[in-house]
Amino acid sequence: MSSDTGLRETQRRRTRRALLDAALAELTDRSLGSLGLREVTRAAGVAPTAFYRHFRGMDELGTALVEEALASLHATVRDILAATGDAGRRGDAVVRLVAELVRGRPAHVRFLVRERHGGVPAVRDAIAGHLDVLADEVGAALAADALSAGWDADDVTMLSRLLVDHMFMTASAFLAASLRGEDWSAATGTARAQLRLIHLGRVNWPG
Amino acid sequence: MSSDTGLRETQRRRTRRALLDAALAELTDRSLGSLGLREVTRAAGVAPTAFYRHFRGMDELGTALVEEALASLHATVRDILAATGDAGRRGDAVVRLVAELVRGRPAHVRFLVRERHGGVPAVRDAIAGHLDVLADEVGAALAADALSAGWDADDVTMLSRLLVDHMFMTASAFLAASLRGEDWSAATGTARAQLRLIHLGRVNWPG
DNA sequence: TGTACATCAGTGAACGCGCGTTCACTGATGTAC
DNA sequence: TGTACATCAGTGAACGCGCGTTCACTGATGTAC
Repeated sequence: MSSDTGLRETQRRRTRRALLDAALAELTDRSLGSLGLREVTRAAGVAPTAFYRHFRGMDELGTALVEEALASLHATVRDILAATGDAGRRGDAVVRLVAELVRGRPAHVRFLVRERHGGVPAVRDAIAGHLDVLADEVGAALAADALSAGWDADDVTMLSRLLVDHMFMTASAFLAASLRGEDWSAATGTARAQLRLIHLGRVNWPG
Repeated sequence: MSSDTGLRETQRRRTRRALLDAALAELTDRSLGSLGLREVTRAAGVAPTAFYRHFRGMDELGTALVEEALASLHATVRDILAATGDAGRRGDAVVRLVAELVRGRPAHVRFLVRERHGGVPAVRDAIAGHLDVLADEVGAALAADALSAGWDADDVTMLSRLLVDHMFMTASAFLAASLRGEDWSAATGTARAQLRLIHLGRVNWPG
């Protein structure tokens, strides 16, 4: 039978990883739509034809990257939802976790931020679908909170959408700070203050 | 002397417009980085070489589109800042103006949303620079408001950044709704509620 | 107004190049007995 | 354990194609007098 740890399977996985990593590296300052199959295989050190042993085309490599990137993001969101402490201070934990995510997987995060509104429909749609799920999970967690007593479903949805979008704003701000050679203290302060303000709005809702 | 309304100049302008419009049309579901010079000239109905009479390359066409798109955006922001009414209801006016902008120039707005984090550094930087200016203007208007008494500069900045980013979120939501064939009432309601919540946070700042 | 000359937006042929995809192949790994 | 055969990840040559850019050109428009 074919073992998961056979030499052949190991080598196959290694090549696939090399292709994904080469693509991520090339995508530092370009978009997926402008990245060619031959560029990826050249950077990965394999023949162009080897690409087809792993992906049908660049779209499929793109959606594979989406799955990887969103696995990280999903883990981060789960950590956020599990975070304890009073709701007012939870914002600081969110910012810290987003910072860890960006520090740990900058290329994946940049890929998500860029391709979320990018030029490859299949990838855009894959990201949008996952973000809908994430927003729903955030919404469910919010609805379970005492602060949401009396909120109708639409209002919970609008808040969870705002929070998920704010995660992206924050991640993008960290990436921009890195690019400028700044440390992240200013971006951290801004993101925390914004979440505190949103929290204040929540506490006083609906005014 | 060369008149601004000479036949030659008129024809020159017409061709330039055709190139910009052709590019915008092609960019409906792709990104600038993947768009070729020949594709643009083909769609514009001119020879490839005519392109060079107007732009040094695709980067320059891209930054020209940024200027156009941001002229619209700038006008919208000025209208927003000039909007009267109590601060609580001003959010509704903001959402209405963004909706008008997206309805009036959908291709330009989509271009901005896509290329803001896109794969062409020159264009990305041009957009970022303009947004910094816009955020400063919004910040100046906020600071002049009685609600900001006692706010320090950093807090005004973090709020104006949040509001500018929220404009983009709203514009993107309208575009997504159009793509799905929905009307804009749900997106409008969400955007308004989010702005109301942010306003509530502002009124109660710093808690 | 008419004439002679200058300008310059747009043309069309040509170039070298890298692209995505196909195909038959090689040779190491895996399987059956 | 050894042998014969099957699998299949990666190869290398070949293809037709569209790309960006160059160049000398054309002919309508603009200018000087």
